[in-house]
Amino acid sequence: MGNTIGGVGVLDKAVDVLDALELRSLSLSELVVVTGLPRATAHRLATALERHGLVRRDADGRFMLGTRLLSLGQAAADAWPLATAAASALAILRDETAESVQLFVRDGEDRVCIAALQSLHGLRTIVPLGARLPLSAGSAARVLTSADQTAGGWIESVGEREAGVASVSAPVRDASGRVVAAVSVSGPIERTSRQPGKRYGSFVVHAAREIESEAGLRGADS
Amino acid sequence: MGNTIGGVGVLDKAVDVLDALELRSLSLSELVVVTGLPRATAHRLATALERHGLVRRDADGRFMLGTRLLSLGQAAADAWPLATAAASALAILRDETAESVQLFVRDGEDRVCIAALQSLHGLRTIVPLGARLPLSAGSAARVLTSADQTAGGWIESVGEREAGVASVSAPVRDASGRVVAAVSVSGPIERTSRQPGKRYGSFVVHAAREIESEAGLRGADS
DNA sequence: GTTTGCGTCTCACATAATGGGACGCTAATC
DNA sequence: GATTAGCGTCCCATTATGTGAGACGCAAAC
Repeated sequence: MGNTIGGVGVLDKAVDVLDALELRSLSLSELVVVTGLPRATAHRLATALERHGLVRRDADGRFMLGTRLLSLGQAAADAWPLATAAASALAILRDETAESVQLFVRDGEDRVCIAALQSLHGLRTIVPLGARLPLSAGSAARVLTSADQTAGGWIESVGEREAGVASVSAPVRDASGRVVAAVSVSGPIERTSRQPGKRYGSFVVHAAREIESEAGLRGADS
Repeated sequence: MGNTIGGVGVLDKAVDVLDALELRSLSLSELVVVTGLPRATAHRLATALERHGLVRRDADGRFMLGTRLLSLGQAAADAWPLATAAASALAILRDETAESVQLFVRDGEDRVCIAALQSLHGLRTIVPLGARLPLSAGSAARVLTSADQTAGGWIESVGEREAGVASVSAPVRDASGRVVAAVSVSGPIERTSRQPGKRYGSFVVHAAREIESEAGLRGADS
């Protein structure tokens, strides 16, 4: 025994601590409440994580995520060559559409946002980097789950994953035609209209092509 | 016993695994070699980390850093309000100077890069996000360690931390005058000249002021 | 002075991590 | 087709390891 998903081993508890600190900085006592761990245990784990730089403490002694996670996060992003290859194409797409744009990949039974740029409008960012979203809703989800081509090369969804939000996505394929990622544009229905595909479809598809060639997925040798 | 810095406990070993994967993806056997852990242990730890999304595996089963680290890294960055507040000022500074720019803070006995933008020139990025650098060399290090004002408000260093690299840094101070961060511009000596302060000093200082007001460190009430 | 809440540390206990070795598999090699 | 080599995975007796109630020191609040 020791693989209950909830957190039995040291490692599980340590991750619980990191999870707790992901939202906001926490004093030891708060950490105890949030994680449900005994004080001594929470303290031991938090200080152990601190030794590794995964956790740091501010001047008041409150625990927060450490700097080590910056470089690890950076390295994790680099592990997806797609994310870096897509950077410029996403920037262009964001400028063309003036809406938030994202790049999603499958990861297990979810999809994960591995690159994102926010809309230039005042409205808050819709999908943060690293977010895990379901494979059951949203245009990007359907792009990642259906292997077939679609009319125009894009898929749209309106208010599907989240009320008031519409999105258009296009598949990024490798040399053998497999879908490896989905580029998306998403924004409030008021701005995107109820047929976002008509407005943004061609831009999204073009961005997908751009990412493919930038990442060397199509025909390049280097 | 159990707090030897080298890695005795589960947690220490788990971090060793993450460290090993930071550079490149690794097969189990490679992971065993790099970490020095027994096969069974390395496997158990890697799969445990995988359950938490800190590690993932590609199609061939090779281990690599997981998507969970993307969001944790993002959250760690958000834990420094300075980093987000500095974003626009850094972008402007980068455009003004056309060189790589960074924001450093003290963290323990080191300094850490909590925000960075690369030079527009072809040359590779000099300081990656999350990098830990010594407090003993470089203009940013001297800004962070000396509490006093300097002539012009900036400090320069030429080939100090790394051969061929020159940099100019200015302190970012809070309301009480304490140095909380250092903004830097750095690039190859050939481009920056041997008196980088003359060329970039005023830009860097201006960026520091900008960051202070953006972060609400100066006179704001919120 | 007393109380309350905080972070820290200890230590006897037993739970949870350990790792040598077995297993099943695929891909070279003979 | 048999053999070897190398891989990822899993078992399970052993014990090293993490555990957590409680004690401690300290500061601020009463």
